Amino acid sequence: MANERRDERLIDTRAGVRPLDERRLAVLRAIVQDYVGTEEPVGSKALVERHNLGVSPATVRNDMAALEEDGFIHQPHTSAGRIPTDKGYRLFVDRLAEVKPMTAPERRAIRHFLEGAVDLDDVVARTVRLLAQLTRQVAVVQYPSLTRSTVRHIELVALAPAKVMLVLITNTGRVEQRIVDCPGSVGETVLADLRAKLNANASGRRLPDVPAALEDLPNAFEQGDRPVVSTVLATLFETLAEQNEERIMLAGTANLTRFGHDFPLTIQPVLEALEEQVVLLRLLGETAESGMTVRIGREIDYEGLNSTSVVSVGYGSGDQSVAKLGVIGPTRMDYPGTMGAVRAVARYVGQILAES
Amino acid sequence: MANERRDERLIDTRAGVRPLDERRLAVLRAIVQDYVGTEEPVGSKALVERHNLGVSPATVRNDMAALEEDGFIHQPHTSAGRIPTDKGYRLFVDRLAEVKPMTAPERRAIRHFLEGAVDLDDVVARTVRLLAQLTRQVAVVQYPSLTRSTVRHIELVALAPAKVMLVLITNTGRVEQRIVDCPGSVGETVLADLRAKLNANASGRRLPDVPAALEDLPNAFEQGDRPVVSTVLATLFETLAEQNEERIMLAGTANLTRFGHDFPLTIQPVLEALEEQVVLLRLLGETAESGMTVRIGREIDYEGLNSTSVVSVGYGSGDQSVAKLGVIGPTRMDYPGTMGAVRAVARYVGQILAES
DNA sequence: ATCTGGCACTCTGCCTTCCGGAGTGCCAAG
DNA sequence: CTTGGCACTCCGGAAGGCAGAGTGCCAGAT
Repeated sequence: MANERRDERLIDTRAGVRPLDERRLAVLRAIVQDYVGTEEPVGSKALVERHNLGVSPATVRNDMAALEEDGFIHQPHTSAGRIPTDKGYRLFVDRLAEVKPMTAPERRAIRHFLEGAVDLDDVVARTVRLLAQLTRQVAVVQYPSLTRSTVRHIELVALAPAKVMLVLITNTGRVEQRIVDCPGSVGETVLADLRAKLNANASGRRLPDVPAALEDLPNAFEQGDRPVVSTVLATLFETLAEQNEERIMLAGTANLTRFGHDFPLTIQPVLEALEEQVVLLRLLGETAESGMTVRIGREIDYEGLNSTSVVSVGYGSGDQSVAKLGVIGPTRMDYPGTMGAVRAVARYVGQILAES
Repeated sequence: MANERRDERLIDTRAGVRPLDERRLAVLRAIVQDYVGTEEPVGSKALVERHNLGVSPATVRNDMAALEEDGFIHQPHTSAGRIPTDKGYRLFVDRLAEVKPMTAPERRAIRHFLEGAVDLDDVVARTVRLLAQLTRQVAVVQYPSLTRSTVRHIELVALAPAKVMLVLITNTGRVEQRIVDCPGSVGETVLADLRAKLNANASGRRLPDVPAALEDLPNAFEQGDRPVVSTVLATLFETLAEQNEERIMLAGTANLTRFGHDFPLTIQPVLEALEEQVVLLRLLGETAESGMTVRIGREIDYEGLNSTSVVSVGYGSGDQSVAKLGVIGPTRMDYPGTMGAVRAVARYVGQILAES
């Protein structure tokens, strides 16, 4: 999706945007690349030396002035080099960068590493670590969502006369359990009956559809058993609803130390944000349904993460995505590489999930 | 160093340890307290001003010289104030500090906060957050251990002709599940039989004792069913064993930003350590069976945490502890306060677990 | 035998000053 | 439109200076 429109030579007639000719874009690209590499403002001379732009520093300076006026780059102070702005990165990502694919050995390694997983927890754990390692940034992986998945099995276990354990298993291998305190003792036959009916009506259904399908179930039981049935159902529905607060796994926080020079200030709000599951969930939630989403700096509407970028994508066991994953890093990140890693990992987790 | 032998007459004949008279200890205590508060080397004059030691700065200086010679405090450079050494903190913790109990309102708040938990996960999550908040440090909580707990129920669910789900429920409310691939299809009657026998023999038993109790179980089945039974048992034993790699929950990493001035250097190895479950588990594992354990700086035999201290304690649902929890902070921490918080939280989690 | 005030000394931390280097914007010529 | 030249700006590190805090030791007081 990177450079679909690159050669569209030029003009965007929209408001005050001047034509971005080829070279000017090349200059922006070079600035982003150099800045990402060196972490220091990049000046015209250094730029010409490191890239063969075929023009002189003076010319580059003119282009820079134009880029600055359009808000793509920015000067920390007079007579310093330039730094890309959020808008500059945005342009870079949208039109200048190619997602850098993983090499074959890398792909093999990813696949091999993920294949070693023994259960769903392990898949997620491995995925998140892998992603953190590949990108050298903070990785976030959402557990396969209950919303999108379907019921594989519902189990009821009598623990005590009036205590029943409810277990919900999804097609993605996720298991949720709840203890139900019943309003009276429950006979094994009723329990078996309920179990059978639950599975008959709910198996294979997508989780959000389950309540509707079971609504009338109490009526299929004798008057005396209805309270119990209702209680169990209530708990089940609660589980379904509650678990829409998805779980999330995190790794690579140590990579935050490579964030910047002005340390505590930058890193603290980020660490705080990372501890808030809610924030992370919202972050991932804003990922587009298909394709990779890149949000840069101020585009993220959570204050603590205003100087970071988030690259996220959905992944799934089949054709459609059941959850999201991504990485969080400084706006000054290697977008092509990061996007490549994120895409590759998402693809392979999907495969692994589909197989199991 | 010029006065090594000055107080010669005080030297205790045992290996260079001189008697630590009352005042000298008071000085050490004061140094620790001030340093913890200010984070700056503390000098004799300031010390006298802030504590009523009843003596002059000069006298304090003499005591400091002695304390330094014995390795309890240390001078970053000539003509700077003193800083406690690990050994100094150790003495402070062992002999000078009183665990500071939580106030009644604090205790109420703790209890109230923990009581809101809906399941085991939530208990642990709340505990770890609470602990991080109270101590303003990094908190670690181990899930109630399977080793110590007992089997409440074992459930088998047929998912497919040759696929069975095994669910293990413990008295602490923990649930583990595994999918078992059987070497042949499994009849519902065999499954029911197996389920019944498993529970009959294992229920109430402590997890490590379960394998022994079930060893002979295959013999109670017909020849043809034994492979299946054995497979299920194998998976069960595996689950029991594997889950001794306990799980751990973490919170408060943002508090690391308050660690010190020389940032990335200090914080990075710590962040790395915190991502290694194994390290954390070993850390908690070294907690004494009863009572609180405090490990200071170099006493921790994991390099990355050499400039931190760990305060940990066991907690349990009944009389004996089933897991550990603790906090990790800079060696320069408020030991009395931290210990008080850790102890209080452990106590209340224990109560909550016992009730549920 | 201890404590204390005094004193000379040392060291850090901070502030100021002072360049060198890198980078810029502008201009006039190619 | 591009380019070399030029004057200008500003950062960042080095060097120097200074106040403050702290020390060790000594000689006298208790």
